[in-house]
Amino acid sequence: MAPRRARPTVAPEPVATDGTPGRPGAPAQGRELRARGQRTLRRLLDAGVEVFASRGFHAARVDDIVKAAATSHGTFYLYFANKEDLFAALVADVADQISALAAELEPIGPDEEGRRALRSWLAAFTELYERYGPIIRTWTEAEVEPSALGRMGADVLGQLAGALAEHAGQARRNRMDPQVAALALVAMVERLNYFVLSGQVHARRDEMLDLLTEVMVRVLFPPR
Amino acid sequence: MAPRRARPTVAPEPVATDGTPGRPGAPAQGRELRARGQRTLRRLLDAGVEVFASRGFHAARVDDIVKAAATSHGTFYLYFANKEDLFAALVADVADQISALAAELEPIGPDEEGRRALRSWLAAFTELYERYGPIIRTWTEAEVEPSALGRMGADVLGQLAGALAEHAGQARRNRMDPQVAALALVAMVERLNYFVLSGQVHARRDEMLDLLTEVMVRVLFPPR
Amino acid sequence: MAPRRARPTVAPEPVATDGTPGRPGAPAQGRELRARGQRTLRRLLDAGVEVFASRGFHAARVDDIVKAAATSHGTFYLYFANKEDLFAALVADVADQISALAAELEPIGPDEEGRRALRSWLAAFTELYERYGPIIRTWTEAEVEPSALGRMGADVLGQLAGALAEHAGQARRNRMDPQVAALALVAMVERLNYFVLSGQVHARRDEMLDLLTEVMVRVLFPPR
Amino acid sequence: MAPRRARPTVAPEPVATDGTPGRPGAPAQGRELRARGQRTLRRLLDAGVEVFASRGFHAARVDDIVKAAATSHGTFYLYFANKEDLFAALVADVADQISALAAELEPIGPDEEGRRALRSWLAAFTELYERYGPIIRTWTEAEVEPSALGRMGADVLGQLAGALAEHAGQARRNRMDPQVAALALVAMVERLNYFVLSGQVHARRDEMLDLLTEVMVRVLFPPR
DNA sequence: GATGAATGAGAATTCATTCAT
DNA sequence: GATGAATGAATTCTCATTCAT
Repeated sequence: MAPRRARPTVAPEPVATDGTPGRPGAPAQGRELRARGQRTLRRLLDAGVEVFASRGFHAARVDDIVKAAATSHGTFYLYFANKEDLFAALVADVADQISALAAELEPIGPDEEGRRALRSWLAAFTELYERYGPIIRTWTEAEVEPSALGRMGADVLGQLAGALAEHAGQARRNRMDPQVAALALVAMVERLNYFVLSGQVHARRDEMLDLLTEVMVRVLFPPR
Repeated sequence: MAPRRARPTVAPEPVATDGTPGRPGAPAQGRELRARGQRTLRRLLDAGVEVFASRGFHAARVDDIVKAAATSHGTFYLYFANKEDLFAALVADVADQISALAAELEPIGPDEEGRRALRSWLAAFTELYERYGPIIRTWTEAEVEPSALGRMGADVLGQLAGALAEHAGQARRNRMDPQVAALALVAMVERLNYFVLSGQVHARRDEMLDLLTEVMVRVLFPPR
Repeated sequence: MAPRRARPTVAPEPVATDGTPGRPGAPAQGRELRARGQRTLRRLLDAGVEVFASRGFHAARVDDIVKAAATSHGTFYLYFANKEDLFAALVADVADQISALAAELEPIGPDEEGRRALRSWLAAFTELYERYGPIIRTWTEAEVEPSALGRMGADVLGQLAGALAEHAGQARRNRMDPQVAALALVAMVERLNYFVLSGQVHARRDEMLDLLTEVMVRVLFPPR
Repeated sequence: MAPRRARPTVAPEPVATDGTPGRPGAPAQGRELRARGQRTLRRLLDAGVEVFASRGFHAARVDDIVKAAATSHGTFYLYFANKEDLFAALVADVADQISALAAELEPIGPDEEGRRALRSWLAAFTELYERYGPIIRTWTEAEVEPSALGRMGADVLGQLAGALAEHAGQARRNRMDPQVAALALVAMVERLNYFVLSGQVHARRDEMLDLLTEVMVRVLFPPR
């Protein structure tokens, strides 16, 4: 896997300097940030990930974010209309990265080669999840009533599932709807990552990757 | 099934009116509840499920719950010490039911019989999930920092996974840690139920059950 | 003049207990206030008049109102959605009273009788203005961009002018549009009341009434 | 007309660039302004009129003004100590022009000549009002507690009334205090201009002028 | 047993003003 | 001379919890 950009820090492109005329309520975000502004924006985005991660969306206070970013309330609202707006920015960011990940998946088969491709793809997902997991999970945060954001979450996982279904055609044999099967697998991957990351399950990262690879192979390419 | 603790339990049995001294902070709960009180308590519990379902724990307001239960704030605090207390009551309820579910699982194998047992167990889970899914999900609500409640969530799914691992000994072959593998499967089951229930995936319930059964069999009992 | 209700205090009817299903955002206002609630509501309305009077709409803080009503922030929002909502309630109240005033005007002519009727009508207006003047003025508060509220102000003064034009038919002689002339007079009455009330002009109330009567007679019934 | 104070004046004359030491708090204003500075100052003053007009003093944000003037916050404070300072500058400007207007009033009598003088004076007022009306009205902005600014408003209208009372001695007959009567008329003139300008009353400008002239003549010079 | 009303601490948001470049 | 960025005090608003009847 070859991430298109450095992952550890939020890439500026998708969030900050897109050409959009400045969505309503994100005052300073439409235009032309100088170096200082860029840095502040970055700090806020990073702080957002961090705080949403540790407290979840609802429990996160703007005050926490602002403190984590070592800036002031006023400044926060210079960049984002409100907490949700910041969250949306992060979501957009993750969505981009997940799309990229989906695009990176190569055709996989039951052979050693396919197994290797699959595992490294899962590793990429895990890496992404380490940074953005909380955001991804929060998407889904307990809302059956689908909000715009909530929907994105499913969409995005759906995208991954789509890529998977497409690249593993053989799963089609048997009575499983490949799309749904793929989604089940993606859901499993996401959850297991979560359990491992949060320490609720004790497993090393490579153990987890091996396991997931094995499970997916068994499901997608049953021996007969 | 035998509830492990004396607590008001929701469905399907009637609310328990034991004489327990009343845990601290749940004022009216220790008392003997007459018919009227019974009904009010039930209404509040049901309202809790409903509201936590649609808004999640943090976003749920006591006001919402009270409205849904067609009662007053004052009354709410007659039955529960606070919002979290209500949630805990529901959680305990679910935990009980899930324990029962775990206990119900029979030994399963790769044959037709095991497949049938597995499927009907999954059906039981789905049924339970239809009512309590939101509570289950809210456990997990976007927090890496593990809160007491959050932990319960994992515990309970862990219990299911434990039962599964135990009753499907054959999975032990190959390099998979059976406990982790079982957890991955349980996680998958939970998530897929969620996606289907929330309408984010379009699949009929029996389709879903077939698929999950198939996946689990493939994972637990790979042909060779 | 015979005011339909006691003026010095806000009449409960138009504001509080109308049959409207509870306009959005005025939580507790839709329904059935008990004695205590009634009193609190009344205190808030009175406080509103007082504070809007002394500081104007924009400069008035909810905090001021709440202090004047000797209650808490929380309580304020139990009765009104926000500051504007309270203001609107007062406006509706005044609008009612002004309509009543307009309806009370009797036919007036150039004779002693008409002069007396006119003067006592002006006295009624002054009395009303003493309580509600600030609200009336704030309506107009510097907004050329007509808001819903702003419009009401003109409407209401227009109503008075309409009544006046109608009851003083003779003004029609000469080139004056009676409606516009009447409005000019009403505007004058309002402003002079304001100047006198605010102490910017030193005149006794009866002097002012005499003067206004005289001016109106001269304008409406010029000797030939 | 002769400005009473050295202050940047808006229209119609060019901005004054006197060397006055600069009143406290208006940083850049004491300095000699070059062409660029001149233009910026003008833009800010114009923007002030515009924004105060549409939103009133309190609701006007420095941000609005700065945007309307197509400049930055920093620049604003280069020219004015604060929002009130800008307002005061505009007020001073209007005060000057109104003083001039007061001075321009010729002796008027009940004859055709006086009527013509009066009407053209009213026309001059209307013209002034078209530009500065909002400022004039904002003076009065809903406060009974007289602020420094609020007082100026009355002063200035009082000045007009004074001039009027002085130049129309005949009003003295009858029981009317000429000063108060004159103020009532001025108040009427101001308000009617407002209603017409804001479109709340539909009348052409010349109709309004005719009407006001007629009313004033009737009041000031009753036939007997 | 129930409820309407009140409370106040806590969180979000705004905006005049200052600062560094 | 100008400006983008930052600031924080002042406000509004929410909501869990308590109280009096």
